[in-house]
Amino acid sequence: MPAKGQMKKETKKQVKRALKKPTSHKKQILQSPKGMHDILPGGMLVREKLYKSVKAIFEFYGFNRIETPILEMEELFTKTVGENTDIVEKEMYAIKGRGGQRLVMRPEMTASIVRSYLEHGLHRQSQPQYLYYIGPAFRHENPQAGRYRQFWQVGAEIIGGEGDPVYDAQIILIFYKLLEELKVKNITVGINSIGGAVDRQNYKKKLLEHYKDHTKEICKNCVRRMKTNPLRMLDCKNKVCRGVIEEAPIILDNLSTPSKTHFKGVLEFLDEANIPYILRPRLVRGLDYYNKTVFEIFTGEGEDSQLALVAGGRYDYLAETLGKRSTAGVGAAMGVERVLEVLEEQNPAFGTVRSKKSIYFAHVGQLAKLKSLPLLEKLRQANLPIISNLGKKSLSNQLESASKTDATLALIFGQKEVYEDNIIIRDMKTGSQETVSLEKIVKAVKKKLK
RNA sequence: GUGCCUAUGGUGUAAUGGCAGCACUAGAGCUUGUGGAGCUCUCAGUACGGGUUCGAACCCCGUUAGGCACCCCA
Repeated sequence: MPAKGQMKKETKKQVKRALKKPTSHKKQILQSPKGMHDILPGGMLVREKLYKSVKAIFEFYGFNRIETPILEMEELFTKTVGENTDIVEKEMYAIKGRGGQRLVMRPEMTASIVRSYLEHGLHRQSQPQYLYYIGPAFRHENPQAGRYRQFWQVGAEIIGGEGDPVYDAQIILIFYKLLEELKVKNITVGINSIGGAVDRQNYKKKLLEHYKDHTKEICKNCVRRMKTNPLRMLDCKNKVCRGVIEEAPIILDNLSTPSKTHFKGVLEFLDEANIPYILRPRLVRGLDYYNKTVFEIFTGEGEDSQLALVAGGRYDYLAETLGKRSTAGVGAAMGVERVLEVLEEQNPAFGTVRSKKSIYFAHVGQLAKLKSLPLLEKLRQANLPIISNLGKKSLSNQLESASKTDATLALIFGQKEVYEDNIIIRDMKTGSQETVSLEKIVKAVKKKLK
């Protein structure tokens, strides 16, 4: 009996499969990798617009664009960002090079820029060097809004020179002004100083002493942080830890005189430039290379849970870490997707790109089509903004496309015009038409566009 | 890495175990040389793999992707 039942089932499955087969030749459609997204033409328009503002502001302030490889030697980041940071410890994409060396996809760009600065002797040119960059970075973490595995950063670095506080202020200013120009609302700068290496060493000791007596009043993560990264206990979001944090010593009170003076200087420049900021004594940054000034820019009140749109700081020891003599440096990076997400919410008009005055080129018939390619090329060389689709057949179809693309003028080129060596210019608004000889077309069109 | 939620044409949605439908978009036509309106037609979907069932978009398992939270961070 059971054998019979099984038989029945077997045949049923077979029938089902046989029935399914004709329709089941579709496979899992290939998707982009997790946390990595295509930027479609529509999204590209918005980005280009953002980059336009970036370039205008950065270049006014003397920054020159730089681009570095997406792959770097792993060492570059373990040495600078820090071996014990999550970014390096568990979020880097690694690739085995043919020679056995480990290459990684850059998780951020500051280290690359400093590497490039040292490698190409930019320290022998005028100091400091003002550099900016736009490019993708990669971190293997679980995606969320504002956090992707491939994300774009716009960054600026001022490297070399005396490490004057004005540079810190300038970096903050350009990003502040950039966000302002993009019409991001409620921009908040949070700023702190974490001093020099010695300051931090001393401060860590004090902090640990404070925590020692309260190990039972803090969360599990902070118990772990006491060993791995005590500074991070300061920005723990767990309510349990709040009390202990509030009574903890403040790093600003524990800075050496030079660090204090530097920080005062930065604040003074910000005050004078009318850049509002909030002192955030518990702001520490996750990357090892920072010293002295650290800051973040938020939208809204800058509550703990919010993602920073821009983050940065000073890194005077980074070059030294890479084996060269110490070189002052300060910089910041902005998360492009994070800003775009904020803009979508706060300023939806940002995405709508006003169409430029344009001309739709319409052809009629095979002969005109043949003559269209060289004619279009002539119009391109005259710098006319032309849209055309030579694959379309009917004129009404083409004029329909013309109005959909908001063309102000249409050029109509058919068999008759080929023979007579002229072309029709149609005003898409009024519908009035004029026939112009091909020789005079560029002039006539330019006149109409005005 | 861990936990919770989600997945239907290109987009937005309906169908709650019983015929996968609607709107928009796109393409073609009405109009083979004149657009925006209207009408007609067309393309196109249950993410993937398995299971339960007479029968699965719907229930179960796995995978993939998306969202949220933790960790951490631009």
